[in-house]
This record gives sequence, C-alpha cells and structure tokens, in this order.
Amino acid sequence: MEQMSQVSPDHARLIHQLGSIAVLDDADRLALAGLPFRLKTVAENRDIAREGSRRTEVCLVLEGLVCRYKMVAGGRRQILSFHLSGDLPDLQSIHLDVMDHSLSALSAARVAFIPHEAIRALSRKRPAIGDALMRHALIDGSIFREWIANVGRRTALERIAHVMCETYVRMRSLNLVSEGELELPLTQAELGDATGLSNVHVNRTLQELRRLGLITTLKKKHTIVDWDQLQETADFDSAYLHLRYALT
Amino acid sequence: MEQMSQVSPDHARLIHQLGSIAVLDDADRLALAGLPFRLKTVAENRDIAREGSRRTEVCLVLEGLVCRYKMVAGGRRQILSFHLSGDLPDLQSIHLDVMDHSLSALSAARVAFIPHEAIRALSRKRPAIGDALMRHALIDGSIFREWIANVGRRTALERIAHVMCETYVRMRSLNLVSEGELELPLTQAELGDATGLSNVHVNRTLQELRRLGLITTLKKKHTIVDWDQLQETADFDSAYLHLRYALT
DNA sequence: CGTGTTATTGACCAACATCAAACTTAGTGG
DNA sequence: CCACTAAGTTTGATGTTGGTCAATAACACG
Repeated sequence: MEQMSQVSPDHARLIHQLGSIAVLDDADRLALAGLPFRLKTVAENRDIAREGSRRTEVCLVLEGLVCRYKMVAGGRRQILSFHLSGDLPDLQSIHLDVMDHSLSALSAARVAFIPHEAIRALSRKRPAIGDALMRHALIDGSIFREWIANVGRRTALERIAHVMCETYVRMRSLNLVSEGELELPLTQAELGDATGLSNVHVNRTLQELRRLGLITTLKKKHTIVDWDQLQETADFDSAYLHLRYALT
Repeated sequence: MEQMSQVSPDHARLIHQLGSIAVLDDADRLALAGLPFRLKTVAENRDIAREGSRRTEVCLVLEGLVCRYKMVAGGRRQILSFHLSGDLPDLQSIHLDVMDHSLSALSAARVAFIPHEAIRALSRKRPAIGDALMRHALIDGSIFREWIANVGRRTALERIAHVMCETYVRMRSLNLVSEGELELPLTQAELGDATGLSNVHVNRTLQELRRLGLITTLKKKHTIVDWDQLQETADFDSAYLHLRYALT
C-alpha cells in the first residue's frame, strides 16, 4: 500500500499495537495515521496524569516505560500496570471523567496526547477502530485480573517470574526486543511496587531466579536463559493477553 | 412514563444498574426492556462459565452473589470480583473470544443470558446504551485496579474492611440493602480467596473488626456499626466506583 | 439425630518485612 | 578525568504478619 509509506513512525506504533490485538484494514490504518498528536517528552519518574484529575486527551506511549499506580494509606505504592510503545494507558478517561489512578514514566519517555474528541470521532467513522480500542481496553482489564491473582495468590518467586514473562511476551509481540532479551528499566523497589513485595525481598528473589538458571542480569537488562522453565516457575499462560498471534 | 410499567422486574434490574452509572433516557430504557433473556437458576457453588470456554451470550446477574475467579498453580484460588443484581460479569466476552477466568455463583442465583448479537445490535441502534455498557466495562476495570492495590499493599484488616466498604456501597447504590446492612453470603474461606488470605486469618481478622466496634455479625449478615471508622480503617474512597451519585 | 460443612482456637512455622550498614554504580561538577 | 554525591543494590540480623496443621465447636439440613 503506497500511502502507508507516509505514515509517521509515531503513528505506526499505535497502528502496530492495535494490529497486534485486532484486525485492521488499510483504510483503518490510514485513518489512524491522521490522528492529531501533541508530542511530549517526559523525564524519568515524572507523573503524566494524577489521580483525581480530569483529562481531555488520552496518552499514547511512544517510547519508554510508563506505569499506572495508586497510593494507599501509609505512603505505600502499588503499580497497577506497565505500558509499552503503542499502549493507551488512560483510554478509559474518555468514559470515566475522574482519574482513579496516576500515570507515570518509569524511564524517560516520549508520549503523544490525543484529544478525546478525535478518538470518539474516529471510532464513529471507522467502527473497526472503535472495536480495536474497545478490545485494547478490555485486554487491559484482563491483565488486571491476572495481576490480582498474581499479587493475591502467588509466591514472591512466582510473582516476579510472572511479571517478567508477561512483559517479555508483550514486548515481543510489539517487536520491541529480540529473543530472550528483557530490558526492564525498573529499580528493584519499583519491581516491588508492582508485585507487592519489599525491595529487599525483590533483590533476594532475583538472586534466586539467577541461581535457578532462569535468567541472567546485566545492569537492568535481563536475559531469559530458560524460557520454558521460567514460564513454569511463573505459572504463566499467555492466553489472558488475548494476542492475535500467540508466541511460542 | 407509561410504558415503563410494562417492564419486567428482571429487565428493570439491568436498567437500574446502568442508570446508576450512566444517563439513559426513556427510549433507552424501553429498548433495554426489549432485550431477549434466557433465564436460568444456578445452584450455590456452580460455575456459570469456565476459563478457556467461548461464549455467545453474556450473563446478567438477577439475584444472588456471583464471582469471577482464577485458579493458580497449586490449586489456590483467587476471586477477582463480586457481582450483584444488574451486573454483567462477562461483558468483555463480546470482544474477547476466550474466557480468561471462570464465573461462579457464590450463593444460589438467578441469571439471564443475553446473546452477544442482541447487545451489539442494541448498542448500534442506541449509542447511549453502547456508552453505558462501555462505562460498565471500564468501571469493572477500575475496580480491578483497586483490588490489585488491596491485595498488593494493604494489611489483612484493611483488605477485609475494604471489601466490605466496596460491597456495601455498591449494594446501596443498587438499593439492595438498607442502611448499615451488609449481607455477604460468603464463607470465610471465600472471603480469603477474595483478599488473598487464609481462612484462619480471615476468621481472626473478622474478630478484630468486631473487637474494634466496626461491625457486628449474625450468621452471614454483618451490620456496619461505625461506617466512618470502617472506611478509615479500610483506606476506602468510593471515587473508583465512578457512581453517578456518590453516597455519603 | 447424624453427617457434612463452616467457624473457631491453639501451637507452631515460613515467608516476607523492616532496619541498618556496606558496597556498587551512575551522574555531576570542578 | 577524578572526586564527590546520590541512588540503587546487596547483605545480615531480627521482627511480624499471616500460613499451616490439627483439633474442637457450632451449625445446617435432611
């Protein structure tokens, strides 16, 4: 398709993301490529949106790692989800007027803001895009369900292995990493906030994962040494990610 | 409105539920009243839908308490959500073809099955209903987020108090209970499955809630003695429920 | 009344948290 | 380029929450 060559790399990320979970035709892709983007770079550890605020735009992650989180009594933090290139981590704000969580950049990130109205109009004009966005939001929900089970009923070793499996599969499905690579620009404290563990215990659990020969670590870049065994240890089954093409 | 008098009580529950979270006009209500229902009664502890299955209908809860749950390695169970009269606990199945969790009746229940196609057609014909359903699904997601924080970062006392606060507010918003009443037809083991705790610890934590003068219990019927203090203890703020009319 | 489920209790244990210190790494400014 | 600093990681010691196991008590229901 000729016109596709004119699509900006930023728009291509959104198109690629939606393409990984729903069927789009060329006209859909072209329509997505016309969405208005307000670009912004966000420094590491900066909030993109705060709990309690009202949004008029949705955030599209272009580069970097973004998370949603909540604070609970006593200053403890819970990370609710990780978001990669192409994700729309506050898509729900189109229908839910007040943010029930915050959005933050875990690494330096580049994002685009898209007006709610532009998304609404596009969904009306091209139902396949409306469906794809709906599916994106529902998969989001499915991942939350898995996280409830993860923090509620799994051991520390399982929890951390599970987060690694999930993030790896999602990154692979978006072609963001090569095989066996898992770059998680997270401190161990942040990984603890995602898994409901203390930073100290995360440290010890990572050591255990290395000792078991499942991963190796160099800086914040992990390498998956034994993918089968890691999934086994994590009790991981990618079905809940509802990807169009399951990975091996 | 005259025609409303002809609405079946079962349809009225759905209308009431959606009305509690979105704005519907009389035409919307009338359209909802025409949805085809396949009624079914479900015995306590029976599954309504299983993880891995494919659905062609969505389930509408009419009476009783229904939950979603997942099993994790080692036979441990995690309850993901509770569903009350008017809820659509597998609405996502319209867009996600394989169930990523199971659906089960915690008490004897009455449910209706509505064909996906009927929902789709109605959403197309009446966008306000499509929006209301979308909002229902997104609030579902918001509640999951709160549960992640609940099991991830709260103490046993907070967790159980929180589940009580949430369920109480939701029941009140649907007019299912009178003030201060909280009927939870759950065994303590099931409450543990929802909060990530053991049955034994749930027992001790409930005793603690009583000792603190926050609740009293008679059979499975709890009475909230000190609502302010219970919310405080639970770190509860109902904003995440995104109700149209916040309760005091 | 008997039987199976649920609630309660006690004793003990394991996983994970907390605290504090040492060590490593990555920036930063001179 | 190096010294200084702040942030992150690692380790050890110790504490606490909540789990496990097992026995008993209370209920629910036919």
